[in-house]
Amino acid sequence: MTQSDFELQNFLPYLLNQAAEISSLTFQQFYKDRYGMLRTEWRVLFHLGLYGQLTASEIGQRAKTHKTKISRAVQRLTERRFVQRAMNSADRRVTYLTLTAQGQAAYDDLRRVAERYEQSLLKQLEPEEVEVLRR
Amino acid sequence: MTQSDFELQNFLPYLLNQAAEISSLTFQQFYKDRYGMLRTEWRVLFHLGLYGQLTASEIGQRAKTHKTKISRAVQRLTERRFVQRAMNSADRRVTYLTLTAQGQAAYDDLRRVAERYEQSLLKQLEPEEVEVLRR
DNA sequence: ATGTAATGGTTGTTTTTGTAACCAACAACA
DNA sequence: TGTTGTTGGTTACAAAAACAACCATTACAT
Repeated sequence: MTQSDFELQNFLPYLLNQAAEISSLTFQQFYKDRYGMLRTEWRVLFHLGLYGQLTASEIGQRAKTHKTKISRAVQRLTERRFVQRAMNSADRRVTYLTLTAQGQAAYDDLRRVAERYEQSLLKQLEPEEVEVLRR
Repeated sequence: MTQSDFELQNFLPYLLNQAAEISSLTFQQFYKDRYGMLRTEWRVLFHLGLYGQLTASEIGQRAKTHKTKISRAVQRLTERRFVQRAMNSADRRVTYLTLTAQGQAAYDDLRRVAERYEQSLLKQLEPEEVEVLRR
């Protein structure tokens, strides 16, 4: 790329941002409209749905999300009875998190939506491209 | 993709978000540390640097950014003398925006940084992949 | 001309996020 | 034991984003 043909549309961080925004916005409608969740909240929900019992900091590590965001997402999810906390008597700093029945139902529902949406996106792409995105 | 091997790491919106976050964060350091700019601000700066005189709503359209964000970014950039406004006597609602000398210098500088950063990212990817991202 | 809608842009208010400080529980070690 | 450091997590406050209401100006129809 030379000086003169630099294009914002080709600048990777910008491009990725736009792609991310568009694709998240579509999916956001579902978890927001159906369950009033925010992005971090569905991420937490999905982590618990996929991997079962986890602590807040484990979710933080996996999702590469700051602990305050996790803490707040968990708080909201707990208030709304999607998630429940369980103390660990061996180490009382830790709280294990699991989905409630309601949380599991929401997860199952949103996961189906996610899979359908994923399919519709993949139809527009080639398999190698997806591979590439995962560097 | 079957029910059982759904993976969050493969879910496109999630994946794109993470890629976008990482790459913007890296680039953010430059415009933030050197010029105290926010994301929308460097976007405005880049649009003006690349395409010359534009109105706020033109930038909004091109950058797919809400007009209030543009308005506030322009306000900050104007205060800090990166951008200047020029009235249009034919339609007094419109204000044309251009870079000041200082704004141009900041743009030139950041553009060099962007190009270098772009190069370093591209080294990790194949050309076809980039093509793909642009669907 | 004149009422109504549309456009360009700004301002105000509420949500979210980011950052730092903080607290309680545990660990390590003198 | 006590003192220092770490870890898991929450809370407080500042910065930024989202959303809606709002002006002023222009366009359009009657």
